[in-house]
Amino acid sequence: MTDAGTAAVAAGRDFIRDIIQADLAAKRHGTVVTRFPPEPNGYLHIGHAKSICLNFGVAQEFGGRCHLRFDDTNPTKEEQEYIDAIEHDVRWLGFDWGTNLYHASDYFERLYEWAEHLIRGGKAYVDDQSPEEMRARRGTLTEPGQNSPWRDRSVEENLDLFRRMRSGEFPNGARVLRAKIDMASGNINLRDPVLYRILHANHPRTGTAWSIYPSYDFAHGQSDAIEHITHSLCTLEFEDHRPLYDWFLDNLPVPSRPRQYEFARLNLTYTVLSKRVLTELVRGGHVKGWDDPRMPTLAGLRRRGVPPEAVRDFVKRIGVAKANSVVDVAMFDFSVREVLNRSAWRRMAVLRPLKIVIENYPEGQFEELEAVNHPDDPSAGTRHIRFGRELYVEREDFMENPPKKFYRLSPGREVRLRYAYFVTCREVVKDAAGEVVELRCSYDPATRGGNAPDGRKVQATLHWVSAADAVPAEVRLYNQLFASPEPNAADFAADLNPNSLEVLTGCRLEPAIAAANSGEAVQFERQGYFCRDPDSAPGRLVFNRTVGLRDTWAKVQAGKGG
RNA sequence: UGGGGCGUAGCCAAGUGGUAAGGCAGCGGAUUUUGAUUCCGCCAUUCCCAGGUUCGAGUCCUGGCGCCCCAGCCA
Repeated sequence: MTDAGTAAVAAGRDFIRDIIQADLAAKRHGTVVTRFPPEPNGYLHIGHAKSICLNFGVAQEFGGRCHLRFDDTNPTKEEQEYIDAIEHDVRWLGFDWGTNLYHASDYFERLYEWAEHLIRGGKAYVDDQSPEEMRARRGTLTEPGQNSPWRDRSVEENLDLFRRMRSGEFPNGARVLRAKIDMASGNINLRDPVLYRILHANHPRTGTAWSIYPSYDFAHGQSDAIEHITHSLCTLEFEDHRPLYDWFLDNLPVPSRPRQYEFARLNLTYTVLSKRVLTELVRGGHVKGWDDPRMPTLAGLRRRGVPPEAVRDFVKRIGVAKANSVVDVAMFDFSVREVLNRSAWRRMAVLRPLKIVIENYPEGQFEELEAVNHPDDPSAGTRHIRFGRELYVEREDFMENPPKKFYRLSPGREVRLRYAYFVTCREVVKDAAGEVVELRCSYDPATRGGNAPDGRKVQATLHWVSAADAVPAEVRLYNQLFASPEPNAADFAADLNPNSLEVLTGCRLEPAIAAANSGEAVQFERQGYFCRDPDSAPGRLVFNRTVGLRDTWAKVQAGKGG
């Protein structure tokens, strides 16, 4: 990263940090306590990364702590698989909650007691209306609602009914516990919100101990209060819930007084970050799983070779504000390249091989050439690659009739083979169909290592692999899963990009590449960053492209200069 | 006059009455054994619009306009 870049990113101030800093300065809190509160109903995606980096980030910066709390109040949607995946992904991103791992379900008993507290205070009641009846009386956005006919039951009756709800006496949907607030409120969340519903379901943690479950609104603020959270950071859509969040804290004997602040969730071009859609992509078989490299999930990004540092860098760059926005995915790609460029080791590989024969290089002879692992980092060391008479170069590095700005190989033209020699194309061999199948070349023995003693220059340097040593591999090129910059989440299938995955077989890689660790990206020179797929069968070499290199030749071809 | 938010460049985003940071993208140019990287330079006379206050307004006031969220026993 450049100094300027570092400074800009490190400067990272935003309204959330300003609030916290002011609170600390005013001594409103001893230490800052935040929390990341996912519902375990799916895998974490890059949108969650924004929240994770924010919550854990401010805790770190201000010397506080951040809790990981599972908001597991709806057992019909939650699974242990998701709980495990979330913990794994948060760790992978680089954050540690220490011993502060909690679950809303840890507080079910206390929440229940608080519900009775409200009932005793005449602030909650059991409603026998059906969901349809409740909806009919809720009013609309512009008209007030009507009170439930059950709104004025006695404390005793409410208590009795609520206890029987808990004991499992009633079927799902028969009754709910509601707060008695204001059916005429302009804020619909205050029109007697549901506190508890009957759910005969198996909870991943509490099993069948409960047949009633608290709603998000009744659980969230109180859980924050129990954990002494000071700053409860959530996304904009909860802004309307804040009065309710505060209402519970005002009306319950809670041990602390957290404050909720809202920020805009992340949107990315060519990407859908809706858990509903992601779930459908997996269930509908549109992708191979939650960790499919095309998925915007942390698991998908990891499998694709995106380093966690790149995700953190990206989140730092996009900032935190309240304006709805759609971040260009090019910004994410930049962060990935930024990190990978300075960390990924370089290797040579040809994705679409074209054989070349060096006619003046003795048959059966080979020699070892030295190549650096990283051009900007001598400590990365070097490796040896074998050069011989028969090699492969990239098909697209040769053009029989080169256009004006094409600098690479063409008949009669001399180019450099990286770390090796200058070679000149002498003859083009074609098959019966007229396809180029082989190039006959000559090399200049005086240019060993890649420099000509007479000082002559070449316009291009090609990557190559030795035909005798090259390792065959399969390479997967991933494009955006969605063809549209702002895919329609309602009808996502229509926007699915049919070319989101291209599988290349017959690729040839230099032998050192086989040693690449799964999950760690390397740079295939001139082709981009690739990561050995951790899920490929043993003995089968499969690489996923993490992200490509910037390509000015592509721009030239597209007629955009260069 | 249902309630709650938000409008600064193609995209993010600082800015809190003193004369528009930074990043991404883009465009020039230098270096280059990756058409990569790196490096230099350019890129908002104007902040949704219109009035007003002020010596001075992106910032304050008034009035408009536009966009987003809310009518789950989801979170």
